[in-house]
Amino acid sequence: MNYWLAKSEPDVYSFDTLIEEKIGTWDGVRNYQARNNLKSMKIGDQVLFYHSNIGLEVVGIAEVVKEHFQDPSTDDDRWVAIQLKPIKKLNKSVTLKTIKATPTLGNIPLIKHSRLSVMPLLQEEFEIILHLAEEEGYDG
DNA sequence: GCCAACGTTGGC
DNA sequence: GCCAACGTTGGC
Repeated sequence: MNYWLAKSEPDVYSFDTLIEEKIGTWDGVRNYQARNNLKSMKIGDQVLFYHSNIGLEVVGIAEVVKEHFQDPSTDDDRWVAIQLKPIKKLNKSVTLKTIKATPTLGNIPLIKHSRLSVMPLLQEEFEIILHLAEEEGYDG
């Protein structure tokens, strides 16, 4: 099982939208590094859902339900999409500020590579972020 | 709204 | 193949 963090601008596609749709298609990635990360995702991998631009916080947990396939938003076969389902909405979202202030999270790409939209997380980083949030919230 | 970071493009 | 110009992302 692998762990990831994926960014979305909430006024384009928010975690609440994913909850409404039950299954969401994660497409539109136009960056090779992010694309390679999408290709590495396996069914059952856990994905933290981060809101960029507005909110600047991790708001929920999603799970990969479909591995990479041709991105439906383009005919260009360089790009792929995956599908996610919501697992849990965090009761207390974890802000970028908090992440930056947590020394054990200092190496996650969110901080140094702020433009990367899909990035891998170590299991302990994933768990630390969940620990910073509280339990409860959306329950599949 | 601005600007820094950084990826991509295109001329040479 | 290099590098300047340009476009986009995303934090502030």
